[in-house]
Amino acid sequence: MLYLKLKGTYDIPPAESDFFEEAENLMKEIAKSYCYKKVAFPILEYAALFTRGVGESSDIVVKKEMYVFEDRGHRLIALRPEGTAGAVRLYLENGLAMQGYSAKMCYLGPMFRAENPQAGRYRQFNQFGAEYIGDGSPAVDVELIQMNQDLFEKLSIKDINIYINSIGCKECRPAYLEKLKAYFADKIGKMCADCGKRFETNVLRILDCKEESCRPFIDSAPIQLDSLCPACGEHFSEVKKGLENLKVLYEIDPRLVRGLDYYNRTVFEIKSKLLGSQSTISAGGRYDYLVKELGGMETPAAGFALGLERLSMAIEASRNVKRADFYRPPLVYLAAIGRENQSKAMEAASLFRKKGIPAVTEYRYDSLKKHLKSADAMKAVYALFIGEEEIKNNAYVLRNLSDGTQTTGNLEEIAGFLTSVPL
RNA sequence: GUGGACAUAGCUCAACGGUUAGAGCACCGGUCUGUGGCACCGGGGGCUGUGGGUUCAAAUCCCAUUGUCCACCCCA
Repeated sequence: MLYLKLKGTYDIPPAESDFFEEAENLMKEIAKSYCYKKVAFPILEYAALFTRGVGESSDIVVKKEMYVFEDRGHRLIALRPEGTAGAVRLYLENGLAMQGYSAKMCYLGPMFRAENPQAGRYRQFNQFGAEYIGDGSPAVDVELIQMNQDLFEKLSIKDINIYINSIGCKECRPAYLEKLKAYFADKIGKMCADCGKRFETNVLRILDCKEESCRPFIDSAPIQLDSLCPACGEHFSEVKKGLENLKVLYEIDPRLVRGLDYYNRTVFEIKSKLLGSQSTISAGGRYDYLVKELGGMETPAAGFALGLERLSMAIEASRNVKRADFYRPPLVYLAAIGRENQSKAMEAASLFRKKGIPAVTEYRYDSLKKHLKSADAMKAVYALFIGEEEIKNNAYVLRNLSDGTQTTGNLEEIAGFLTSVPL
């Protein structure tokens, strides 16, 4: 094979196309019902937007997981590793703060991270994200989480859990970090090497260490929830109340920490046990400091991002289906019997398509047998015979390919019938 | 960045170091020139991922490399 796709990328072949389209449509539908406008921002941005936005100490930046290159004008450009920074840049650059109401935006598109691929992790992957900028109410957090719940419900995905936590704010987080550090100070010697490093760089990270020997220490470590300042405590309890009110099932995970630096207060993740080690399908939270960080006024905001590939895996695992099962066959296959009747078939196809009837033909065949074989192969619902007889009598045979029943009529009549067939 | 497993036809997989690397499915043709799915018969398809090495002889053993899958780190 001469050319292969890049490591960590993947193709969507025609047979899987409808599966992704269906998932996307559903997301768009839900976003619409929540009145989040679909926005678009470039895949390419100045690298600085992300180093600043995502956080200098985040792994995306530290571990060089961003695809960065220099363009011909010696500008440092990055392939976006996530959507929030770009969405906030869009918010600021377009003056959305001035419109008198909160910006509710969603987006769908590819993100890039130079990591080693594994199950559910790609170098180019797609995210659906939603951002609610300009409102610090706990109700916003609730709405975003509910949006996730709606989505999973509509997709009939069982086996998912919603985890929430609060990681405090500028006021209470530092105090908690101190507490945590003090707690681990005399234990870190007995813990794993990674934790030793984390102790210096980011104590919070120790909490999601999976090392068995570290478990006991972590399990009895102080949790942020016990150290929230009154305002954050109030915010979190409002979020919980809001979720309960809407009957959104959630679990509190006191050790839920997010990887990006910009989060504060509410953070949440939606996970599936059916997914293997990359079990987080969707994740988000509040990021009240990011807008200012990126040069705007102090503006509260919250959002989430959902990985389409992981969502797809969850659909397949939870519903025991395959992507190819979503294939939508052509409604009618036009079989030109004899090459000389091909132009008539094209006319018929044109007529049908104008009425919104999906119609196909294979121009390389001219025998009815070949046509039916090919119609069968593509699972067409009906086949229309277009031969000398039919044209002469203006009476065409429409064959139902699943039960073999046949009806006849002129093209208008056939079109009328096909229009009434539910897709 | 680290570790493990794997790499043979379009797909799923066989083949003890020893003839011309096989099977099922798929594809093409025929039985069947206006009726698909079924059946039978026939056919095309491979530098065994790539590059080295060991050997009289390598798909098979060794090294390297690339890729895939899985896991770590971390994350959607």
